[in-house]
Amino acid sequence: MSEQQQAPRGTYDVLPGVAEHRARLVDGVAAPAFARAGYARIETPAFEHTELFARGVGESTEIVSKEMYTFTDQGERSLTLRPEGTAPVCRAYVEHGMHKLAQPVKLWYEGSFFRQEAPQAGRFRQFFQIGAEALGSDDPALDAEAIVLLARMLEAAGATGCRLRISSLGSSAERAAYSDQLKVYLRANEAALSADVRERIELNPLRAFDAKHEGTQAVMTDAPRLLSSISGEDRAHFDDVLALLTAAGVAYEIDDTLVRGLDYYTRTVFEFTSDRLGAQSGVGGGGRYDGLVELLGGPPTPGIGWAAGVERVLAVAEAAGAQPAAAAAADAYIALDAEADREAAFALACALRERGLAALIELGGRSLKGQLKQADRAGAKSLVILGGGRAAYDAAVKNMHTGEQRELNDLTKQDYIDRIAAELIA
RNA sequence: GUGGGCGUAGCUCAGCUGGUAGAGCUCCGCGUUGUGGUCGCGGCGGUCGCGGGUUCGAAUCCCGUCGCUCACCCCA
Repeated sequence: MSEQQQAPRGTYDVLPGVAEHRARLVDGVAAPAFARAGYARIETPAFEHTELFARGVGESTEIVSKEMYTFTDQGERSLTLRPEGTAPVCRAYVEHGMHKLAQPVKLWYEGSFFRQEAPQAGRFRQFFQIGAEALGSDDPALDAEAIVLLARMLEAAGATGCRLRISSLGSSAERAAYSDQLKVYLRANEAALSADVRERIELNPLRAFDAKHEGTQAVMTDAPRLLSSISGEDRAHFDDVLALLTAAGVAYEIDDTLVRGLDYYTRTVFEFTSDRLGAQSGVGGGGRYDGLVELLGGPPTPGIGWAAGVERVLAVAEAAGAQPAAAAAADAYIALDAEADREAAFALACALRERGLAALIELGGRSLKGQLKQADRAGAKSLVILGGGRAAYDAAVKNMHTGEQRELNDLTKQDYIDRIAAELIA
């Protein structure tokens, strides 16, 4: 076993059965929902220049400081497997001059992302996300639209019972001022904090709100809150988003301890969580990032987006009782023995498929009894039997449901496919 | 990186205080000299994660190591 090859730590194989589930989430639920809301699909590379994430995501984040898969290529360029999708989409927005299009530009994507973390329930090193980014407008309706989209998508996927927590981080200036205020508070209570939080007071004090450490939580109960210091336009923007969510019938909880891990967030931040998951309860989340495009060399451009974890959405759906779909049934199974004309049987299978029928042919060298079993497993509606003492192109067609079997005689090389197909369709 | 749990057939697992491996499911065949889904019988399949130690003898005890998993941290 130890010598056997296995998938790298934190990665996994999507096996048949599960693969269909995932495809249904992306192609059956997400794609149509995005299309109805005017979001266009975009695909960006699996790796980018390291600099994009260092600047876009932020040096102080856990992701950039220790979770990136970074490598140097043959041209001595530092590249990084994308750990998230917002910075790449913003890069593409700038690179392709999308700011000259009618605004806002609404984009969505699906794909794999990479972070070098210790894997655990719901957390992988290669994971899949469905994401949305809407750039070029700071209208609160854009925020609300994006949030409603995710809320409805989760329900459609069967991931019911998720909680939506929402808050506002205000402008970056307000956030900076608040950050200083919080640092002072944390230092004053340093003794009660966990070692992790203490070490991050300077780097990212907001993170303290997330800690599960008891002493830290006690301290944070009385900590100053960013939301209460937000006023003016930012406050009005937030209130507007809330009013629109209410109008759309989406329930939310205002949570002034909500912190998002990426540096670029401003104003609206939100997160959908589920108590059906393990420690990684976040199903999807995002927020507004009004300074990011400019930071990446583009014109001042507001934006909002979110990402949802495919594995987590599916996990919630499964825990909520969403049932797997039945395997696709075959229309016909072609059974043959050693004396059957192999070429005729093969040509028949190919021809039936070209006519739109799901046709399977025996490939395992089974006994006829075994072939019947296999046809049954494949859910075949009909069985076509060749050989067994019949003339070259003659065949029997058996209805697997009723057990009824009809012999087709005097078939020729010219008409056997048509006649067998006609019998199958009848 | 730190801590807990676990590593025995493809899958789920049993194997007590040491005597060199079992079950169910799956798969293949037979029972039906071609005809399935039930049932019965048989078969394929394991260097018991790996390495070392104790012992006449270890899947079973000891040490080490690797892997998986859950949690902290972080986040989708």
